[in-house]
Amino acid sequence: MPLTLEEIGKLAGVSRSTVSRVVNGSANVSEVVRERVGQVIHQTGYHPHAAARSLVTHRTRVIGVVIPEALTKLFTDPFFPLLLRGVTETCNSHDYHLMLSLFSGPDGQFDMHRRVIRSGYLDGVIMASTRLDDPLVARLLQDKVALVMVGRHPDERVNYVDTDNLGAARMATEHLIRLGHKKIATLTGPLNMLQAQDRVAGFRQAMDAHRYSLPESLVVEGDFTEGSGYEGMTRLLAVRPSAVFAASDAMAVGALKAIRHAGLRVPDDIALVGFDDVPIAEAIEPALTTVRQPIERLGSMATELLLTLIEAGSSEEPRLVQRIVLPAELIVRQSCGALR
Amino acid sequence: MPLTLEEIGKLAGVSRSTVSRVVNGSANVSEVVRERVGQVIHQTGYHPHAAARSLVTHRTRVIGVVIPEALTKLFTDPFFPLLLRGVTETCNSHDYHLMLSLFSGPDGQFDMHRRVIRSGYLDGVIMASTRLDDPLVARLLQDKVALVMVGRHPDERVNYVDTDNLGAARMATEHLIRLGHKKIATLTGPLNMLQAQDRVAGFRQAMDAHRYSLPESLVVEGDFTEGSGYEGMTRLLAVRPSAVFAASDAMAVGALKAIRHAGLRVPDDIALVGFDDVPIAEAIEPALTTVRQPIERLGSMATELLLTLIEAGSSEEPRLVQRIVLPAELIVRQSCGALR
DNA sequence: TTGTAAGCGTTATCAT
DNA sequence: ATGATAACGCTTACAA
Repeated sequence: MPLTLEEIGKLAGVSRSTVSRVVNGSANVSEVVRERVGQVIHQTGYHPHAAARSLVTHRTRVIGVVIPEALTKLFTDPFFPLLLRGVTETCNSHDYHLMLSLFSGPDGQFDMHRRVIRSGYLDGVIMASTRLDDPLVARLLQDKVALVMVGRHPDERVNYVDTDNLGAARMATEHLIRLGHKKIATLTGPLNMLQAQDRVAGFRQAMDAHRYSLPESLVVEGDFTEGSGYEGMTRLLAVRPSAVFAASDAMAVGALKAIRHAGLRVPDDIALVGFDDVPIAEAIEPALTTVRQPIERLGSMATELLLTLIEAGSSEEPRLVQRIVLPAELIVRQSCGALR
Repeated sequence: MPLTLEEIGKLAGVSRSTVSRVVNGSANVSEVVRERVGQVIHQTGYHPHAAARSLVTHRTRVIGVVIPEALTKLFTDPFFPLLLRGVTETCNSHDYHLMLSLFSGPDGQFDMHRRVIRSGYLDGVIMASTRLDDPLVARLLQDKVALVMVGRHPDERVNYVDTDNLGAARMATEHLIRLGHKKIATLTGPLNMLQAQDRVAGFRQAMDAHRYSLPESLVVEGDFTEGSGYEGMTRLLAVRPSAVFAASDAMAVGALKAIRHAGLRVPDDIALVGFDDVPIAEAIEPALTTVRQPIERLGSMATELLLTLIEAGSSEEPRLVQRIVLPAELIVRQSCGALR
């Protein structure tokens, strides 16, 4: 049913190669022929067949977004949709397409790798919220698939885009310091995650810079969840900090509850700053001061970078690894006490 | 670099046709040959090239999920990720792949149609949160693309899966009635949307069934946003209902604020029920009684249905249209006053 | 500038 | 049961 180059050629009175040239904007076509063929293409609504094309070009104009969706967090958090929006926007404007792979468990991974990568569906891959030791990373690297990660990765061969977690945490902490707090605690994420590490590191930097003492009792490890925030804060209550920097909004919410159960108020007794700016942050009482990542831009920059890699990929030069780190934004609301 | 059937054949001492038969599980292969070829395939890690395959089979094993992302709602709401999760799960288990198209505006639509559908990338399409008069629906129908919509659509040719919005709204309203409320109001969504229509209809059914009077002053149209909930509730305050059914959680949150600004309390003075069960519903004080849709199942059922259509598509029988309606769940929390 | 023809990696038809 | 061989729709030398 769909038309082929051959048929368009017949209609326009030229060979299929000429039509192909017109379609691909080759220079070697006379103006008059280009015009005539263009007409026919337009009238018939011809569109080249992707599979046939990529069979010979070895390019699909499709990139993959791979997310190990074990993390339920993804489904209560706008991270995932925003990232995808950034990716699709860039894809759309570059005439690329997006294949989405969510999978759970290593089987899923293995499968996905075989089916999607090896079958030649994709020109490149964006991986997000990947665990550090994810075996898929190694495999993709080995396959020499064009790869960009969202969230930094220690392997020196990986290209990535990331939020400046360290800078953001420093900024949040300094905000608290500027408000006059001296005894500031932090609820960290799971320290086997780079994001969590970076956020404590930023916190420490700020404290160090101001020569504030930081006994280890002020640093409590959580796992980004509300429950761990509640527990962590309960422990923290023993040393009674005047302010707390939580490495996620969920933990901040947990902390808030713990503080209230102890009969104390936020921000009057204890100031609170979160991280993520999930919708809940604005909805709760008091509204949460927090850090907002440029998630959508992360997505579009990752894509931009990936497309560059893909397009450069043909040339065999040892392409250099690129890393892009974007600043985050401090959203000041009530919980830090700045807006009294 | 990647291996071909031919090369596998050479290694196994058979022709490429035989290898193809093994790969596709054809019956006409002797056990011994199947074994030998299987070995080689396994050792070499051979995987068929998708483009070459679909060039001849006219099938890609890729389906598209199309979402007109104008709706910012999608990015503060877990609807989108949950739906996608349902879709990918089913895709994964059926060895299909998912291409995601988000676009804004009619240009994007037109483009997407040309590039993705016409180029033969997809075997079928799932459309979600589409406007009633979306021209893309007509076009897809006309192209005879296998299509399933998430959210019902009036065109008699479209297959869809949907939440039983009507039944859910009736259930929510009856819950309020059961709690003894007589003067119950509703904040509706924009009435040019089917969901919104269905939800008022369910509300009306419940009221009718109990022969409650329903002056039009108790029905206020909003647009699903918090702002419209606030305004709507403010107007409602004049007639002082004892309970309100809001057609979205966002509107319920707006209503809550309006009620508080008027110096009244929820649920003591006015009981409140929302719709959607967004994360905020559980986080606010009082926690919101609301309706939860089986979003993930919607996604997987839509996919299941689509794959059926695709696989049946070869046979030319006039395939019958299918519609699946799933029940929603009432999540009882504090705002309705049932848990005192 | 244009056309001819080879080939991309499969599947499918037809012999054998 | 297996192997040639012809498509599938396109790009791309190479010829003209």
